[in-house]
Amino acid sequence: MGPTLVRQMLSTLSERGHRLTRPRQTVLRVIEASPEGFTARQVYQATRRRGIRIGLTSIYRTLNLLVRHGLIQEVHRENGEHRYLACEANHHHHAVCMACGRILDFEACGLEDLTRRVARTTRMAILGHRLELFGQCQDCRKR
Amino acid sequence: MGPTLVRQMLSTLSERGHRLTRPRQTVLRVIEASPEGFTARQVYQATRRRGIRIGLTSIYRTLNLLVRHGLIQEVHRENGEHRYLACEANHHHHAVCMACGRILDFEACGLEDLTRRVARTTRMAILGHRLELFGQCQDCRKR
DNA sequence: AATCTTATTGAAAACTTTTTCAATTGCTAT
DNA sequence: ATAGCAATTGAAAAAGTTTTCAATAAGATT
Repeated sequence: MGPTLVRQMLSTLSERGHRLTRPRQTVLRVIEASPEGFTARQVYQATRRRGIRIGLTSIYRTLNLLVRHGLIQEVHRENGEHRYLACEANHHHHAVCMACGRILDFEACGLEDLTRRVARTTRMAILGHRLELFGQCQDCRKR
Repeated sequence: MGPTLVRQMLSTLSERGHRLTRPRQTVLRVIEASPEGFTARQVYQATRRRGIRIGLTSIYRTLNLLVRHGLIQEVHRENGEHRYLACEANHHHHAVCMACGRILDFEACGLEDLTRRVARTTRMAILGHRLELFGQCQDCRKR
């Protein structure tokens, strides 16, 4: 991902009237180093490993802030925890096996047309999306 | 929705080796009466209004079971609570305003082609999907 | 640089969801 | 019908997330 991501997120937050506090900067640096996604707890532990002490509450608040601004995305839940992904990261979606929970990625989603159509009918500026498919993986189907 | 839904869900669970217990039957009857969706707490309160006492734990377990079998779907979270919808209910999706949280519905999603393609490449039987669009509604954009 | 205003923080409490475990109950086979 | 096995239940505990509120600190103003 690279430091571009952090700088961009910081300036987005700043432009929109949010303060660039130490906790937020630290969280962003952790996110930058997690191209495979992260949970709140993982961010918390990573900041402590860096010797910086941030309350778990602030981690959650920062993650929610980033979600509201479309900078990260909640991709799914795994054993009760939410997993997030930076939106700049390679755009992809998940196909989740409803039986065993296995997750397979896929890329093309071709939602551009739909996005434009919905933007027109709802008069909403569509900035992002989340798509998950559910089904049964090959192994689970064999039973 | 009608009583067909309950019967169908019950037989699906039974076929797949699950027991048709009293708590499960009660939860299904509540779901049947909630075409606009429901949270775990709402199901809990509805069962008590019917004079039936089921542990909240079992409500959650039943809902998770139904999700795993593709019979209901978690549509989104609102003030920290998950909201579910029976899959038989009118198929639609949500466009969520990231600023104020307002939710607008839309119908056509045209994911059939994508579904087939992903099914082929991942060798997964795709049974359902969840699609959300994120953006800014007209009112929030004015600021 | 000092002050002011107000968003943000951390700790604790509240709330939502999941896990644990002994007791119960649905189903199967007798 | 009855007995037996295993899935399911409820209560309590644990885990994850949000809210509350007083204290702090970022950024604007002077």
